[in-house]
Order: sequence, then C-alpha cells, then structure tokens
Amino acid sequence: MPVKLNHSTSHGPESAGDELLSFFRAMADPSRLKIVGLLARQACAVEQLSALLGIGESTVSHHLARLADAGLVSARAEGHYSMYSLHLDALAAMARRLLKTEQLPALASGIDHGSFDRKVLASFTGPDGRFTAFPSQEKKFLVLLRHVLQDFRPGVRYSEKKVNEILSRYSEDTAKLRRSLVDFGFMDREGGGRDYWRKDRVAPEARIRGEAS
Amino acid sequence: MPVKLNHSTSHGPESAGDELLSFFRAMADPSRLKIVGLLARQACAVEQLSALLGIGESTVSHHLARLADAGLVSARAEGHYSMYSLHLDALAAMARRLLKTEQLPALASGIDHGSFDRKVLASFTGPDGRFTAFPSQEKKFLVLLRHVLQDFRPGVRYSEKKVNEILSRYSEDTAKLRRSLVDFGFMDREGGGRDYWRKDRVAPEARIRGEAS
DNA sequence: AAAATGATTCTATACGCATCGAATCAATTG
DNA sequence: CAATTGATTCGATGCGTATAGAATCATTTT
Repeated sequence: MPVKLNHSTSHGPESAGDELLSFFRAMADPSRLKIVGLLARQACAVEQLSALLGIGESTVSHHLARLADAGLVSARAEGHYSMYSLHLDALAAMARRLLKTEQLPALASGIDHGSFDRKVLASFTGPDGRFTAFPSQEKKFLVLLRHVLQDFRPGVRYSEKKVNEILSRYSEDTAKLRRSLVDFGFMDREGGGRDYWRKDRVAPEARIRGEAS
Repeated sequence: MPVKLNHSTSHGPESAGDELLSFFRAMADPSRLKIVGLLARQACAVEQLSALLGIGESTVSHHLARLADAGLVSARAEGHYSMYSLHLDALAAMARRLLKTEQLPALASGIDHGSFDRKVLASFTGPDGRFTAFPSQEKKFLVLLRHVLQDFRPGVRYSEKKVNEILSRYSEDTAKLRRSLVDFGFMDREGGGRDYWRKDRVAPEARIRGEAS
C-alpha cells in the first residue's frame, strides 16, 4: 500500500524546489511516462499495465509506488483489483509552477551567495589580509573593491589622506584602489579629491550607525 | 561546446514523449534544478556556478551539457568566459504541454494495445484453439467474447444452429457463449432466438464486404 | 477448506550517472 | 612567447535505481 506523504512536515531546511524535484524524478523514466499516458485515458490495474508495457508486474508495482510518492497517482480497491488513477490536478499544479517564471529563482534557495566572493578573496589575499595581486577579471576585482569598501562607513566623509591610510591595509597601490572605487561608483568625491564618502549602495537601515573608524 | 540539437530530424520511431522524457531527466537532479534557478535570475559562467553550488567545475560543466542537450540552456562566448543562459521559452513550452491533458495519452504511443488480450487468450486457449476454461474475471471473459466474435461477419444474419456450430469451435458450452454475446451487447437477436447478427461495433468501411462463412 | 489470482515485498543484479581529480584545450595576460 | 585561467574531456569510483524472479499476502473462486 503506497504511503501518502505530503505536507512537508517542516522537519528540516526543506528547499522550495523539493516538491518539484520529486515530481521530476517521478517522471524521468520511460516506463513511468507511459504509465502516466495510459492512466490519463483511463484507470488501470497493475496486471493490465504490466501486459501493455511488457514489463513485470513487480516492476510496475514499484513504478506506481514511486508515482504515488510524488502524489501523481493513487489506488482505490475495486473488487479484487486495485485500480490506479492519475491525479490530473497535481500534474497541472506542477506545470503551472514552471510557468511562473518570477519565482523560478526560488529553486536556488539555500545557496550561499557569498561563497564566490569568499573563494575569490581567498585566492587574492595572503594570511595577513593583504592583497597578493589584483585579479585581471573585472568581476573578481569588484569583489576586492566591495571588500575594502566595508572599512568605510556610510554617511561619513573621509579625507584623501584617511582614505589612503585605510586602503594601505590591503595594498601599496592605494591610488589604483582609490580611483577604481570612484570609477565603479562605490565612492564619490568632492572638491577635486578633498573629501570622499561611500555611496549609498546599502540597505537603508544599515545607515543608522554613524561611527567612523 | 554544447551541440545544438532540436528539430527532431525524424530518423526513427521518435515517440511523442521523447522530448518530454529528456526534459524530465534533465530536471531530475538537485544540482541542475539549482542551476536552473540561478540562471533564471541571470546568466552565469561555469566558475561562478561551481562556487555557488559548492561542487567541482567539471561536474557543473557536465550538468550544463545535459541541460543543453535538453535545449534548456545555451552558452555564448563572452570574453574569456562562456556565459550560460536559460531558455525560458523552452521551459514554458514543456509546461504548457503538461497542461494540455487531452494529448497526454500520446505519451503512451508505441504501446501495443492488443498485448493484454493476447496474453489472456494464450492463458485460456489450448494448442487446438479451444478454450480450456472461462476466466472468472469479467474483463478477461470479454476478451474471449471479442475473440469468437471475429468469426461472425457484420451485417450477416445467422440461425441459432449456425451460431452454435461456430461457437462449438471454442467450447462445448455454446449456450453460455451465445447468451453472453447478447448480454454484453456484442450480438442482437430477433424472433426470440431465430436469427442472430453481430451488432455494429466496427468501423463503417468494414461493412462493405458481405460474405458469410 | 483448497486453489487460484492479483498485488506487494524482498533480494539480487546490472546499468546509469553524479561526482571528483587529472589531463587537455583555448584564450588571455604578462 | 610563457604563464595563467576558465572550460571541457577523460577515467575511475560509488551510489541510486530499474528490472526480474521468488516469496508472501490478501481476496476470490471452486
């Protein structure tokens, strides 16, 4: 008897795509696809499906159990037989999920979006925290810039001397870092370089704290 | 470089569900589902996906090749990178297919719908072609009735004597066969059993030939 | 009650494939 | 040109699972 399991009982970090995953795995088999096709026309018993597909009854039973786990079919006893029927609504629900493209990124939930940055930083910083080199790839260079930017507080004005002091923690080439921070829009300046400040690229509530280093 | 293959070039008995099958198999993996989720937001390079997913670059390359085979992603060279992007339209096309329930039975194309009948006949007929027993299951008994019905021509009237003669090829219990043929609507009769004829359950063009056995 | 039958479970077995590491390729940077 | 780097391919390994057959269970028929 196929166990009915749904209602993800929240006993762990159930990813948003887990339901979709079991759905796809249930459909990712030629025999099961044919079973779905046959059950779409009419409910069938195991024996009949076995004859139609040309595979053993035990195999069919196994496939049906798998489809039932995904909530796609269910059996009801009818006389001596157990007739399996397709749940068209469940199938349609999954299909509609795929059409809502705006919530497709939820499939990537549980992804650590900082892991790439961390990997890049690990490659280009020594054990003292200073940069060993500047990556040639712009995408990775931006990672370094965002990293040094964290030493500047939003809403605080820094003199060029102070900026260089902070940047010198990471590299001797403070000029390149300073210029790049402005070029890529991470910082802005006034008076031809007298004052620098971090441009607001951060969530509003993070601006409350006004401390300077 | 992922090869672009579509337009099923009709080089064989391509089952209607083959496209769907490769689609499902492409999506039936947790890593690939996450890749789809990430690419739904923005195009990515292999290196970045590898870092985000925490799996090797070679593995990611393999997964992307699989998704590309299913027509779900494609790569375009951008500088030194090859940026992979998602084909939202292909994904939507598959989803819409699942919603058209009336053509779901096409998934079972290539199924021999007579195999069940043949199996039943083989179980209940001896080498001489006569029935060894009557199946107790109604569904199987109907198979036998349809079988003997083929010895009667549409549009021809048979006397009860002639009917019994034909039925006696299969079983001594001609009365049960004759009565069942009428009860289940395969044949009709007139004059309280004087004349019998096959009821028209067959395609119209098959009625043209009027021969009697 | 005994026999038959449809279905499920159990046990192997074999194939597919996800994964990694190494080798290779291609393009860029120095 | 040499070195680096991103990407792909290749070889090997381990896990998952599709499948068949035997055993078991439950129901029905005789």
